Amino acid sequence: MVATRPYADALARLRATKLRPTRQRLALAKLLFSGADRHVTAESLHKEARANRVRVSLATIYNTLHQFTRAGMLREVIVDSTRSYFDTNTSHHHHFFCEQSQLLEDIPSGAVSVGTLPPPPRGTSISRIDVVIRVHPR
Amino acid sequence: MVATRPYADALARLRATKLRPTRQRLALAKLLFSGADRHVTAESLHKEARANRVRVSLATIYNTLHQFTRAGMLREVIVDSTRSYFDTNTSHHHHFFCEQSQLLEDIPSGAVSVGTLPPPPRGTSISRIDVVIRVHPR
DNA sequence: CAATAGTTTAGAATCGTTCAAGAGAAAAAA
DNA sequence: TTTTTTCTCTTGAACGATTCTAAACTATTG
Ligand SMILES: [Mn+2]
Ligand SMILES: [Mn+2]
Ligand SMILES: [Zn+2]
Ligand SMILES: [Zn+2]
Repeated sequence: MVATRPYADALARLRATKLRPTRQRLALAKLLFSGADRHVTAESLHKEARANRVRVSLATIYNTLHQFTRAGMLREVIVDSTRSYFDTNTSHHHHFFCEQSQLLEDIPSGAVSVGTLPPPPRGTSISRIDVVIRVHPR
Repeated sequence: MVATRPYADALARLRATKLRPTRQRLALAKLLFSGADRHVTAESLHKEARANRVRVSLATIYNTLHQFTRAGMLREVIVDSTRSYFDTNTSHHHHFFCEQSQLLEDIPSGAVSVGTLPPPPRGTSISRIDVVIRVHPR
C-alpha cells in the first residue's frame, strides 16, 4: 500500500504557506506526494501531468517546483549542469546518479559518513553537504 | 614562487595527445596551468584571455576546455545547474562552493573521508564520488 | 456581490552551450 | 619546398532549459 500521508502532509503545508490551493497546485502536489519519494525534472513532471490529463503550462510547472521548494516540500538536487532535479525527499540524504540513464537513487543519510571536515572558507558557514556518487552501467 | 612546471607538464600532455599545439591552445594552456590550481568557467576564461590580449572565440574556449578534459588535463566539477566549471586540479579531491560568490575552493582528498557506502544500483559501478559542501556568507 | 490580491498562461526573451560551414593553420606527403 | 591532407578556428545560427511579460483568470476578502 502506497503512502497517502505525504500527500495530506503536503496539502497541510500548502495551506500553512501563503500559496493558494489552486487546481494546478493541488494536481501537481497529488502527483508528487501521493506515492513513494521521487526525483523529477520540470520536463518529466510536465509529461506526467499531461499523461494524467492535468493541463498545466510549463511555466506553472517551474513556478510550482520553485514555490514548493521554498516551502520546504521539495529540495533541489544538483547533479547535472544542464537540468534541475527536484526531490520529494527533503530529509538529509545523498544520491547515486547514473550518467547514462540520468536517474537518481537515494542513499540514506546514515549509509554515508563524512569524516573530518576542514573549516569552511573564512566568513562562511556550511549550509549543506552533498555527496553524489556517479555510476555507470557495468 | 609560482609553479611553472604544471605548464610544462600540460605542454607535454598536449603533445602526447593528438591535439596540435596551436596558438590558441598554447595560450589557453599557459593561462590555465602557469600558476596555482584553479577553477574556471568558459566565460571566466574567455574574459581572462581577452584581458591578456589573447584573441580566442568563445566556441574555441568551449572546444578547448572539453578537449583538455578528455585529455585528462582538466576535470569538470558539477556544482551549479546552469554553468560548467573546470578544475585544473585533476586529482581526487572535494569542494566548498559558495552559493553567493559562486566560487569554488578545494578540499584535499584526505580531509574528507566517506565511510560505509551502500552498493551501487544493480548493474552499475562507481565512477566517481563527489562531495560538495555548500556554504554561505555568515 | 464587488474589489483586491494572487495565479496561470502563451509566447517572447534570455542564457549557457553546441552546431554548421567556410576560412585558416599545422602536419604529412611528394 | 610545394602540394595535399587533416585538423582547427571563427562567426553566426541554432538549441534546450529556464525565466520573463503582460494579459486573462481565479481565489480570497469585505
Ligand atoms: Mn532554479
Ligand atoms: Mn559539456
Ligand atoms: Zn533524493
Ligand atoms: Zn578543485
